Amino acid sequence: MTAHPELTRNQTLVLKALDRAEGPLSAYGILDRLRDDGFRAPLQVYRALEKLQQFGLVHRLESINAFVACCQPHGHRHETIAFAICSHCGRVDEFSDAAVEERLNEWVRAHRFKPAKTTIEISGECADCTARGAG
Amino acid sequence: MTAHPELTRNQTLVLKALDRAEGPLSAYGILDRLRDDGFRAPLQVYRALEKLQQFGLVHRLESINAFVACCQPHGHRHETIAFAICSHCGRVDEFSDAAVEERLNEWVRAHRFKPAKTTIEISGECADCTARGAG
DNA sequence: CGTCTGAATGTTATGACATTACATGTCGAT
DNA sequence: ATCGACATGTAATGTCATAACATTCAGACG
Repeated sequence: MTAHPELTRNQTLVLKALDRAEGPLSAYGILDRLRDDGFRAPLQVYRALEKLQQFGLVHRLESINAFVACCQPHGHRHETIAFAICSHCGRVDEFSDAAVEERLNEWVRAHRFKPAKTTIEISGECADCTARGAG
Repeated sequence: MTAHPELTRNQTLVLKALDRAEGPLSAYGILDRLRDDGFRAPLQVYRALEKLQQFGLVHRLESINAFVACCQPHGHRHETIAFAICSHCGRVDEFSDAAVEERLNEWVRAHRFKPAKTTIEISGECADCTARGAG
């Protein structure tokens, strides 16, 4: 389940770009960082991102149209994952909470809703930025 | 708290368009429906939407870049609201769960994160669409 | 009354994010 | 060898959102 096929060249490059960034990147941000590796078009990035998301190696942050490398590639399986996104420094914390997941599952069961993807994102200001008095 | 100033003409038109739609609309979808009312540019829509969101009359669905009229304008205050979005018929169900909110608040407190906005969206297929065997 | 001011509006242009469509390449299985 | 599945390259286009600037409207105040 946690196993996935060898990554292709493009997928590897995109994942490395996200790993190095330590923060979310937009698809076009990734593209810019991979110009020297021969990337020319957005689709090269989007296609790699699609696969990486399927493998669980990358997450998409819906609220900011950006992507991050998964911080615990094998720590959680296909659980519901929540993100805390600092709008000041861009830092993203990833966590999961069984109780939250269970409550959402209850609603879904009660309403016979067939979930495909669950998004939980908290945007705000992280402790560090608050401490140093961010604008 | 639930009171808000009189809506302007543009705000009223945008809200009515969303009410009539019974489903999420993109900003450009709203624009198209308001051509006959004199709307010409996206900004007219976005400006109205911004205010309506502040008043709590409209929600933005981050995962599909669309907007819906709030189904219970005064039922919940500024609670965390969750959405179940059917990707087949577009239906959106809005709900809130105190336990979910409490668990997220606990994480936030523990990490001294100052939340600004919380997004919870479950995309998938609603009961009706599943029943009639949607593609 | 005149005018000052803040909010809303109108308009053009541009920026940012994502996909369609089609051609080409790569590699293993038969 | 050639077939099929998948990955890739490229151009064009579609979709979502905001910047910058001019104008209009309604109320406060002398």
